[in-house]
Amino acid sequence: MSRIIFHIDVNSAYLSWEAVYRLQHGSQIDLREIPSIVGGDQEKRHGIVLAKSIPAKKYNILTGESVHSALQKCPNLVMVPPNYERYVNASNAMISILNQYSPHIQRYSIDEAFMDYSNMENHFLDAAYEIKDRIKNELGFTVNIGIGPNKLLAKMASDFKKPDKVHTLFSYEIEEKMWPLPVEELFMVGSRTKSKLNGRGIYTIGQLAKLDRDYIYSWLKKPGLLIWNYANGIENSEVKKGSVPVKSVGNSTTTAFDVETAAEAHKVLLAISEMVGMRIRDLNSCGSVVSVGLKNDHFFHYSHQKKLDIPTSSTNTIYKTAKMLFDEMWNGEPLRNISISLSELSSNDFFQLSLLQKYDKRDEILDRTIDKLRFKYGYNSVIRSCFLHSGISPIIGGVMMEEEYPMMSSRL
DNA sequence: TCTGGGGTCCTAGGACCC
DNA sequence: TCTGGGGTCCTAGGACCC
Repeated sequence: MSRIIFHIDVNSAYLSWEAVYRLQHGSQIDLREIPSIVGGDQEKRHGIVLAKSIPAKKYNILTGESVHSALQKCPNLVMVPPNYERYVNASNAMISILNQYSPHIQRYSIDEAFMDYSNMENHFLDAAYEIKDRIKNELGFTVNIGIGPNKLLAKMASDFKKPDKVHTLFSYEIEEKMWPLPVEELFMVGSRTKSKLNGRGIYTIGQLAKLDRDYIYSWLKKPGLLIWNYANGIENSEVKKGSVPVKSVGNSTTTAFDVETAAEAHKVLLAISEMVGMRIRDLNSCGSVVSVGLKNDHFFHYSHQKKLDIPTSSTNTIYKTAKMLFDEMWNGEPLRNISISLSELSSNDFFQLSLLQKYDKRDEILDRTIDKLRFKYGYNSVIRSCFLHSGISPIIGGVMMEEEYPMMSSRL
């Protein structure tokens, strides 16, 4: 049985959404028509390019590069800061249009969605154009829609010429439309794999596709087999309706100045623990592995983790474990980024466990009380006294709390 | 004061057990 | 005289995605 899958991808998402918002609020300038970017605050050392306009792309500005280098490529580049709430709203508005065409929608990221449009063979192209045009007319931003027999080919198709286009990529079109492309344009071929492939003379998706299957498997193992299948258009995952279960919850921060003392680092760890704890309790979940990651002033990243005997959702337990991991791994060097992640999640419904963890449960009752106050009166309505006059935010983490958002995965 | 933040999955080595 | 071997768990690190 053949399927028809759509992949809907917002063109220059953050930048388009910012442009539309500003036009709707009286701006005379359409950011999409000038060299412009959405970029992070350089003073906070968050200065990277989050999105770029098509004119900015002509200056060879890349998403993810530093704002500093983008400005060197284009000195009169216009830069605006990100506003995530606006983007969530725009994304939600797009999804509500999509919902009118099919109930089989997988929200893949804030600006991408898959839609299963099988059994509508006769008019899928009309539908795609209608969706695209409705989003443009009703919401003010453009999308590309890729159509294919599976999610991979639909996604590859949406990446063809932009903006405001519908493309198909069916099996019989692979050779003509996908195989001539540079191998790094294939989903899941990043810079490391590109180098390896180029090193053996493989430059196009077609060349990868024609390799011997056993050869690529013995060379690049599972990831090799995956990209070989992709290069041949082989992929059969479902469009997953609703939210995909979360596997881990983590937050991190790049500090405006290097952290140089253990006392400072501990406060940052506590502030991140507050956020991770609040999020895991909000999910009614708990986790058994706590990981701490550090990035030093030379951008070298390393991490330690610990599996707990009993899964936890307690801020205090997360913090104590994180602190222990930090103390065992930190050699005193200046740090620019600190992260905590909680994984191996399980449901928090089994309260019989509390027989074994009285200490943890008392913490959790206090945590939940504080959570309620913070939801009601704001994050800073209840803070730990050690943060007073510390110059460190008492809760650290950049996730929007309204709804745990199905984040993207590197799997389709 | 050039380089964010949130995720998923895979691999490899060592500990430990039978 | 030679030091098997398979399985699972834990940990650190790396690759990729948006």
